[in-house]
Amino acid sequence: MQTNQIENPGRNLLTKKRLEDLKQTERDSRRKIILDAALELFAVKDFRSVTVREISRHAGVSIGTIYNYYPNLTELFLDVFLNCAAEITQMLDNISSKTPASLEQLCEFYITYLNDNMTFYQMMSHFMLGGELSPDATQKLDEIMKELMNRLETALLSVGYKTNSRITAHALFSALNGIMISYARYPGKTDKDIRRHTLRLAEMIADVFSGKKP
Amino acid sequence: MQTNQIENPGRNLLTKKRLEDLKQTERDSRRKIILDAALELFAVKDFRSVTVREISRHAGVSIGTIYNYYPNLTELFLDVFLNCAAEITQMLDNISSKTPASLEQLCEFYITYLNDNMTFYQMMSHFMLGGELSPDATQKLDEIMKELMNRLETALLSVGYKTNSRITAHALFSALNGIMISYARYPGKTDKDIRRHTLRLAEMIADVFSGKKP
Amino acid sequence: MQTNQIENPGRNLLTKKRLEDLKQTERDSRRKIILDAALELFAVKDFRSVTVREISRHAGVSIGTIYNYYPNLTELFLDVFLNCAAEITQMLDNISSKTPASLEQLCEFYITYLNDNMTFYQMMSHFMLGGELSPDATQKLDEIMKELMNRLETALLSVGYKTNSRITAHALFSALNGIMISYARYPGKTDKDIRRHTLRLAEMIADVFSGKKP
Amino acid sequence: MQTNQIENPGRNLLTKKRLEDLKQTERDSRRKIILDAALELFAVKDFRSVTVREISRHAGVSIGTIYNYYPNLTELFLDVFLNCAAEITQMLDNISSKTPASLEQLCEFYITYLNDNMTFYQMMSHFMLGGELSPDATQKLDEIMKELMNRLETALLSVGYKTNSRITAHALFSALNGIMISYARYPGKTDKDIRRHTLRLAEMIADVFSGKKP
DNA sequence: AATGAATGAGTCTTCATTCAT
DNA sequence: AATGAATGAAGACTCATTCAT
Repeated sequence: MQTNQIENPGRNLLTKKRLEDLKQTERDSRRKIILDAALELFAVKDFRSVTVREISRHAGVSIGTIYNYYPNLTELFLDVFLNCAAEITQMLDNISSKTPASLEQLCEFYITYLNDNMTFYQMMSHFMLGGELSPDATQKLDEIMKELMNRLETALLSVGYKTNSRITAHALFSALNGIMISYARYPGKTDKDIRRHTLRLAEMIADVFSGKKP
Repeated sequence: MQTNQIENPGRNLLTKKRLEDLKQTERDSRRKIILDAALELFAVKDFRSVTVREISRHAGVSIGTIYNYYPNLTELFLDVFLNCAAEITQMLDNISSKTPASLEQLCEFYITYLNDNMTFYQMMSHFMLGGELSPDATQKLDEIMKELMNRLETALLSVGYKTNSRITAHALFSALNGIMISYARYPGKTDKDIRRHTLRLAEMIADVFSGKKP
Repeated sequence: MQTNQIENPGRNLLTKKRLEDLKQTERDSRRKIILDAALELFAVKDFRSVTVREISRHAGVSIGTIYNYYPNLTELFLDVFLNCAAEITQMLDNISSKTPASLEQLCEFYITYLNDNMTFYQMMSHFMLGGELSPDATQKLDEIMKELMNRLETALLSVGYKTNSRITAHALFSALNGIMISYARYPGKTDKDIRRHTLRLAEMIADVFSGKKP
Repeated sequence: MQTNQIENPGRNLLTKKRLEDLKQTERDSRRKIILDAALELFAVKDFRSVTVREISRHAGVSIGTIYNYYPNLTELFLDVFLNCAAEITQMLDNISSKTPASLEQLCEFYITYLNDNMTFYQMMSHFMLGGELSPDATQKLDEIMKELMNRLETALLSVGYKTNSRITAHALFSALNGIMISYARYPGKTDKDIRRHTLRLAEMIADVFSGKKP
């Protein structure tokens, strides 16, 4: 190795860089594996009851490895949450990429996403209401929430809102989030029923915010 | 003694009844002590991290006594929640007892209550989204939520809503609940700021639902 | 009351005595109620897992009352055991009251009793092997065991055993007891199967001790 | 490193294998440490009253470690029992390895073992009579009991028993086990006295089963 | 970088017993 | 004598995190 470096430093630099890239790629993909494993677990059970051991087993890595990628469980949970949020903003961008989506479409999309990803909602509620977060984590959380809001505001603007667009975005975001906390656990209803009902409420809220109602 | 019983059985019965009443009263008050102690603790820290030991110490009773009144911690938590909810419905009744309150007043009241009792909100979110509840507990939860909704609908009706009052009550309830999940933890803001902002959003939602906006 | 004593001491003594008798009778019957309640519970579940509360509930008396009759749970358990043992000796006496029973009959009876009263056997095993017993309790235990042995020896004698009757009684008693510890929990067998098998073994042991085998 | 792997994968494999062996060995030895610690404790007090904390302290490991090796206390207890049983079968094999042992020798050996290892006997009684066992545990228990029986039957056969060897093995096993339940706690007797008496009974039973008596 | 055994503080819950009424 | 609420020590078990290999 050292011999090579002396003989052909240039090529070696390249190699070195490639190796580092490779390492980084490997690192990223392993991180992804862990993330996905966690997400799959959350689909099955309340994320608050998922243990490191479970995640490590499900991901096929050791417990230690998880701590090589995240300083603690909370950060892993936060990462899952952040990824979901990023996914949402991405999707929102896609929806409105060509022609601006209607408020109704936006609301419908969001509620559908929440129905499909209850964990995201649980985490939002958990982090926003309860959890002790490191300053760093707090900042990340705030940023992504702001980002989400931005998209919503943009959408609102493109839909025709002129005044108070920011505060309206806040209110709309609130109203949508509230749907799930109120009805995610409706007694004796199937998932399908809940989906229908929450979408109905989303529609109503969209209408109300569009001035169509009451 | 025996003579007395024969001579005046009525009085004895009365005494017995009084004793039982007293016992019940004592029981109720001790239960209240435990409840209040828990509530006070919840004001200081996330209710999910409060232990039986803490509650027992704070209430000045033994651990065992807690379990004399509640089969497990979850039931105690649920009782705290249920009491808060009952308090809210009571207050809502009071507000509208003479002259029907405006939608805005209603919303303002609810958000103010949530600001003052974050634990109630945390618990609502906890029980609605996650927690394993016994069938009995689930039923209690559902009932109280329905009760809350009834009051909201009543208020809505008295405010002039004619059609779709039920679903509108749902939507309004959702919208209000969402405010807190979205802004209870606004970065770098004081409690006062948050209170102002959330009230502002409540007002906006009231307006929107009243057709004053957008 | 006092006046009566002076006027008619003789009659009063009688009354007093009667009252005491009555009290004693009442006391005895309540004790019996507790005892029977415990026994019924033991028929359903391992006596080691039966709690004072369960017994008190099942007997329809308060916990305190139980402690009025027994200084602690162990003594109650011991009393149940002692009563069973007394019942056995009584039955043995009955069996051989007219014509002496054969060894086989004796063994059959004992094993049948154990099959019907596993709790007795569990307790014998518990007290003989493990439990810390008060000196008083120990003495009671020893006495009843000796009594049991006496009956067995008597039976042996009446059956024709001349020499070594005492040690033979010991050995026989041991052999019978061992049947249950070895086969009370035979894998995948029904109660009926176990009963048949243990009776078969009892028969064999009776034969062996009678010199019929091997 | 990489060069080595390419040049000599075999050696590397070997190293890897050795490492795993070492780990397994270490694991085994630690398991043994826990086991022995438990056994030592059982010699001092009733195994039912031994706590995880005591065992962990005595073994010089943490509580968590215990649960790294056993899913729960019962399994640890069962393992102790199973090891004893395995030891007994091993010893029985040794005794009869060259020349078949006499029935008397066999019985003497077994009773001596029980005198030396009362815990084994307590556990047998506990598991056979009472304890809730997992299906897996139950199976292990049944197997080892059967194994024990096999040895006894083999011994019986080698001693000359031709007919009914299986059922006779059952009866003999029962008879021996019964000795301890009946006399392990003889009032006011020293260990030595008990040992003598129980050995005397074992001898008697051996005789009886050999047809020498009565 | 990956591993996973070890750690042990901390959790909820149980239950025999007491004692004021 | 009967009651049963109060007690609190004690128990089994969990699980995020560390760290030597």
